[in-house]
Amino acid sequence: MQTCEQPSFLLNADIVWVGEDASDRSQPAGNKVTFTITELAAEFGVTLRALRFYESKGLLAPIRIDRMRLYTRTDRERIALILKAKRLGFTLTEIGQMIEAQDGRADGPSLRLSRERCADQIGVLERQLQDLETGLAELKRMHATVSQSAVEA
Amino acid sequence: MQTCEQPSFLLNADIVWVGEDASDRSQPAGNKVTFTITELAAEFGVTLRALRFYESKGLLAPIRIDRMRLYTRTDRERIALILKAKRLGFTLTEIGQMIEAQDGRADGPSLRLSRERCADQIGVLERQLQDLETGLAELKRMHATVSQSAVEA
DNA sequence: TTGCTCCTCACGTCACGTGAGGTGGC
DNA sequence: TTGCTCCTCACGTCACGTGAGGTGGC
Repeated sequence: MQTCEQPSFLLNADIVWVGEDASDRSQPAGNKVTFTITELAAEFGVTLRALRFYESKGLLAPIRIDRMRLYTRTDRERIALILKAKRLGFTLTEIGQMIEAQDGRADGPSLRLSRERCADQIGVLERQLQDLETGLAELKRMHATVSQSAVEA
Repeated sequence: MQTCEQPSFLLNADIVWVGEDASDRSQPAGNKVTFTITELAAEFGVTLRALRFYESKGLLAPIRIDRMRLYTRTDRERIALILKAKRLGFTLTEIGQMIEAQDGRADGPSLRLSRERCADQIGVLERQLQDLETGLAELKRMHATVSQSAVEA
């Protein structure tokens, strides 16, 4: 993970970790070790199709028993990670690259994000937010106008 | 929408008009009567492909001189209307239906929207806004955390 | 046999982007 | 002939939705 010349605090200080807080862990899952696709789809509120799609994009690789998919706890954490990154506005392609860059680093269920990349993403979302707010304000203005004229009538 | 017993002011009072304010008219266009696709694309900041795509969806129908498209002032206003409705979060399909419902009513370059429909759309955008704000807050929290640890190091 | 859960194609949707290859007038 | 603007396919992208048709164990 680090070269020997670099002081470790600098390398670490510039990295944001996606998915380290357990706050969004939906269910404790008890002592279960494997999960079916239906179980995980229900738990995370996504469709079977979505999980199969993430797999086709290389983001998941559940075990196969005959033709059936069996997901481990690690797969389950991976799903949580994917969905979290999606909420942060990353595309599946980007998430795939982050997973790939992270794979084998044994950093558990989290993705590294440079401070700069994080700042860029904040910019992306802020622009989207701006556009949405503009449209919303316009709609509300229109709605207020028509409600006003309804009162006057 | 309403039975004939309803007084007409109610009919009108319950309708919002999309595209009535001239505030977003980008250019006066001088005394030009027709426009090329490149001119209008540049004026509205969209691609040629986008304007052709809107046409393929039935939202536009410019005159043809040989194979070339020639847009009138009415087409130009129609484009402004489409882009405005898009900013309000409507899909091209929805915009097409609104245009179709409006076509021939001689209400000029504007679309009717029921008060209820308007309220629904406000709800749609507010949910999107909520999701965006949640993700953005999360990203900012992460960024603040890493910047903080960089200072401490 | 019915019913349930799982599966694999494979086309559809949304709003275009992106070449490829051809045309017309200066 | 070169250069510019216009054109029409037609496939690609993004994240899935939506059947169609088949399988396996109770």
